[in-house]
Amino acid sequence: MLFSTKAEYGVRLMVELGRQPSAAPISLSAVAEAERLPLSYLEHLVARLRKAGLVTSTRGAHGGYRLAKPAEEITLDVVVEALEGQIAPMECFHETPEGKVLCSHESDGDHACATKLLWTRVQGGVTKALAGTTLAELVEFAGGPAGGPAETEPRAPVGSAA
Amino acid sequence: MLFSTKAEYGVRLMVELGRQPSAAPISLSAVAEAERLPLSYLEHLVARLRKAGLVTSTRGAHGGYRLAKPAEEITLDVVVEALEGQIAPMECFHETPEGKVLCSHESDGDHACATKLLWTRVQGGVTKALAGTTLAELVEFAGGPAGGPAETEPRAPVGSAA
DNA sequence: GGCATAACCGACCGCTCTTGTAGGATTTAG
DNA sequence: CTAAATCCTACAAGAGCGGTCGGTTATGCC
Repeated sequence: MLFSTKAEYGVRLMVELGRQPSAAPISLSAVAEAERLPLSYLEHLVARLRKAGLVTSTRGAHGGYRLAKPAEEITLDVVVEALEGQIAPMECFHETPEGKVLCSHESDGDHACATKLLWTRVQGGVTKALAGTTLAELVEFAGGPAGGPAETEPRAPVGSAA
Repeated sequence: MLFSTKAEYGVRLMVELGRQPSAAPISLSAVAEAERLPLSYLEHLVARLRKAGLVTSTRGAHGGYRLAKPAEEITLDVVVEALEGQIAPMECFHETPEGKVLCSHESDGDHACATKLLWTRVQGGVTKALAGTTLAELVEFAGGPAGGPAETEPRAPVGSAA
């Protein structure tokens, strides 16, 4: 499995927030019930999203969470990275701030790291898929803003990223 | 981390086999020494590769392993899948023999699975990167057939799979 | 026939990460 | 004041990872 349920649950949480038409915050328990996910676990996940600046929270009664930005401006690479930690195909892979890819086995002996070419391509494929998807797309795909499933038939062709 | 060291070690093992110019088998201990990897662990990995029909073995003295096919005909999606198990971005994702993607949350209630679009794209990105890379490319990248690193400068442009 | 080599096989083990649960502290609307 | 919510920390069962170990079988060579 490439990703754990942290990404799955967290993304669903974000989609649920994006489905809200008004700017009123939604409580976690509402999300938990809508998606049938354990509330206490969602608390951990939403904490990561908050620390990454993706959602804002208001405490106290009638409090809850909101998207920190419009869904159109949120790309999924940021979301998944906030939930799962830095996305690298392999332990030895580290991305520098400038976007360069390093491998710890780089110059450990006689010949260049044989696998670097492969993992670089995989990394590129995943990053491209994640960064090329916005939260707004997923909200749309899930049936648009809340109020019931207005349209059950898919609008965007599935797998159009291929 | 997307993949564990099983994929890393296993691919390096395959590259090492691919570097051998002659058809003579190489012992695992030779590979272990060349790549500085634990021999006993490699045994487990090579067992998976053998069961997947990627390498052949000859037992007894002067025995060892060989590629079951020329490196040009071995794509990395098969190798990685043999090592890591089926490649799916998420637990609920299952690929049918016909290549269709299923999600266990598909019709569990009111609206379509919100994350399916995302994971489908990720799946596509990874599969494309892996299936579009042959073992021969990695062997070439690692410095070609054994006998020393004939060329240190990279020949193929890194990231050309984008 | 012995012996060294090397593939094969399964059991075991410490560790970390995952997937939560539990309990409490704090903030806020009504 | 109270209920509703976020927030925070600690704990825990389970699984997978990375690796070790001991033993069995098969084979080439002297």
